[in-house]
Amino acid sequence: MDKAGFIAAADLQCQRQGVKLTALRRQVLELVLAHEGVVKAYQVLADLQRERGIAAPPTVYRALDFLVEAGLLHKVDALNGYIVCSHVGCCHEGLILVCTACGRVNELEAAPALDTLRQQAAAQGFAIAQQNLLLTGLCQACRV
Amino acid sequence: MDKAGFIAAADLQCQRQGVKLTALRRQVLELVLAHEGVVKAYQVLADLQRERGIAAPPTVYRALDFLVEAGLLHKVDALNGYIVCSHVGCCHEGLILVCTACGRVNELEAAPALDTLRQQAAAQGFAIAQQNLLLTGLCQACRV
DNA sequence: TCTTAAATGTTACTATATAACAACACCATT
DNA sequence: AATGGTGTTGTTATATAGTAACATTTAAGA
Repeated sequence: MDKAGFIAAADLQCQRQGVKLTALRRQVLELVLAHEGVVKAYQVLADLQRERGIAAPPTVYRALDFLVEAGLLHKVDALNGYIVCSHVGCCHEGLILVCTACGRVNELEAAPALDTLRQQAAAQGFAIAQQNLLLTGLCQACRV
Repeated sequence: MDKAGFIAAADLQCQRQGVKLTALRRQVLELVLAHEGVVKAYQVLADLQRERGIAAPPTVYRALDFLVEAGLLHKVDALNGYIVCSHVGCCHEGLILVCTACGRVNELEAAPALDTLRQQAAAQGFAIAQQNLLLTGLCQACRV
């Protein structure tokens, strides 16, 4: 999906959820989209400062939190970063493959795999929450 | 496994790997064992300072890194913390269930699930590295 | 004993994230 | 239009997490 298409889909999704994709949030989303792969909060902050002259960490973190909450971005804990959700509006649980060499990501559908894991965990009395599954490795290009 | 038993197993495992479980590393391991569930590096640092009067962050991080490397602890990225490996010496890939309510963890065998995921990823040309699978949810006690 | 590699100590710093409160914008009702 | 509530953004300060670089000590072998 191209960037304009993604923004349009994001708009729609926010409308459906009854939340507002404000100018600031849209700008942050565009900054994330401008990168390939994983983006760091402080990278976004620097970009935002270039575009608007001044911005503080909470500004960026609030926008990123909102976008994650809205299902437009995923947080990649292992890398302290964020990636664009490549399945906006369709799936809610992703299997996110992060290449440790180039940082690019590849998002697959994880629901089937998670269902299995959910059963396995349920056998121990543990209720797995809705979430993304993050795995690291090497992408085709970086394996050589 | 009780704490003494774990330390003994840790000793053995380090010997087999040809690495040294020094006094400092053992002390850090004991401090982690003294907690239930997820422990933070700076919590260990504070504990260490209580016991030895003075210690700096690198001291703790180096010991924790060593223990993770040796397979005695797992790092829980999502929580910036560490947990004791509950399968020392047997499995190398764990399915780690973290209760978001109480912080306690439950570690299962993840190899079968990861094999499936590995195949799914391989179909996209992506080679998943060896790793633990971390999932959050609610444990039996916290579900009520 | 001497040498060397690994481990630890120490200082300083960088990176990541949040708390707390102030100011503002929107919009719903009066 | 004025009022008041809610959500958003701005601002300052600080908390938390992690590492770089180099000095010193320890342990194991030549």
